[in-house]
Amino acid sequence: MARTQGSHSDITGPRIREAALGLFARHGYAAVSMRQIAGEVGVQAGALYNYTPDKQSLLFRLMQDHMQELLAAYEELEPQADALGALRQFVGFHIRFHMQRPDEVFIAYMELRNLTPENFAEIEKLRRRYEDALQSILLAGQKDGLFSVQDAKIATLAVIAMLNGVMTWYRAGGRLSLDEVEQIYWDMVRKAVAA
Amino acid sequence: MARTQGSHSDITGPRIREAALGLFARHGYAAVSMRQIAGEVGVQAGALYNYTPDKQSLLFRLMQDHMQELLAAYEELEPQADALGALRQFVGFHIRFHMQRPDEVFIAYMELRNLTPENFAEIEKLRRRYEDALQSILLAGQKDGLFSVQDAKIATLAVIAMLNGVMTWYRAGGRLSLDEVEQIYWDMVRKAVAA
DNA sequence: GTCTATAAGGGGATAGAC
DNA sequence: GTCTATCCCCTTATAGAC
Repeated sequence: MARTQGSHSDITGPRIREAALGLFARHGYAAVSMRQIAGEVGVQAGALYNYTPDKQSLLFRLMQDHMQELLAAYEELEPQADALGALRQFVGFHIRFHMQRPDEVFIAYMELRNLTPENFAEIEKLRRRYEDALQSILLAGQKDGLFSVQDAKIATLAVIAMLNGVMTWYRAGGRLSLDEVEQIYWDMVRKAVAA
Repeated sequence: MARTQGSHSDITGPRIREAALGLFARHGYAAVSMRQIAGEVGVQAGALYNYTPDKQSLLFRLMQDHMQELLAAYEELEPQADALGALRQFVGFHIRFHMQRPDEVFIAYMELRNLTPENFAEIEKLRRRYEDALQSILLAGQKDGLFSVQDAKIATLAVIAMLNGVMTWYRAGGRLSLDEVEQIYWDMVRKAVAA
């Protein structure tokens, strides 16, 4: 794996982000050194600085890209006729999108405290936008008499917390298929906010 | 703050654990140095090793004590007549117990990956015992026709994940009292597992 | 664009004086 | 029980050769 010389600007950048993603997710940002990342990529540590100004930017960019992809993917979903359909769509989307990106998800909520204050604020803004999408669904359903939640903000956070729990235990090839998981969680979410 | 000489074996030990607890929770285990901990306590780094064989044991002991206190406190609750009462009691207990120990809770689920494999297994065993308590309630209620969950194990994890979400946003003195929070979450949990 | 070499500093943990 | 001093290794980031 250990390379010697040569120019690979087009592929080294993505490989650095890939390596950083996996290592940060496995060991934590603070516990991973630039040498480790370089080692995985097959370059020397100094070469990393052709692609990132510093370690912090590497983390921030991973988190920012993840949140922007999440929002973009969500905004491309088909509009739903009613709040019940929209909620079901949200549950399915959330589970499936996050299940495909376990490392990004893990980093996005474990490494918030390792962001500089400015970077933290930026990520929080994106996270808030996603939460607001769910809150809008709950409020619309409440208005139409489909849902009954005492506090839309708390219900939003409760639903997302519940769904995020999937990532801590689900493993592909386990006892349950993704369809079954989605169905089980949808059943609980639906009942939890039901009128 | 900076002390010079003297013997304080009876108070230094607890102060070290206290300092480590706060620092680990705020900055993360990997990002905190033994020198920082010593600085907060007011001793030199070398003195810490009279109380802990190494940094890892400091983390493990904090997590182990927390889990053992959680289990002991839960086991002292009054027995309930039916599963509905037991579930309500669990929800109230979980929220209130964890709300009083935000740092311990944060560490207990953020720093699992920084434990050695042996220590990790030990903490997991304790966590499993706590989850089993909730799962027993759900299974009993299912049998009595009070609850309807498709999968008791998943429902257990879903409920705990939802409740743990409280710790990420609740601040004393905020918009809602602890009673209100407990009531709102109880309402959602009750409905989510209802028959 | 990558390398080697290095600056400047912090890390965990230990030894021996007091 | 705590201190000072130290070992030895690792850290992020930069400089300059190729």
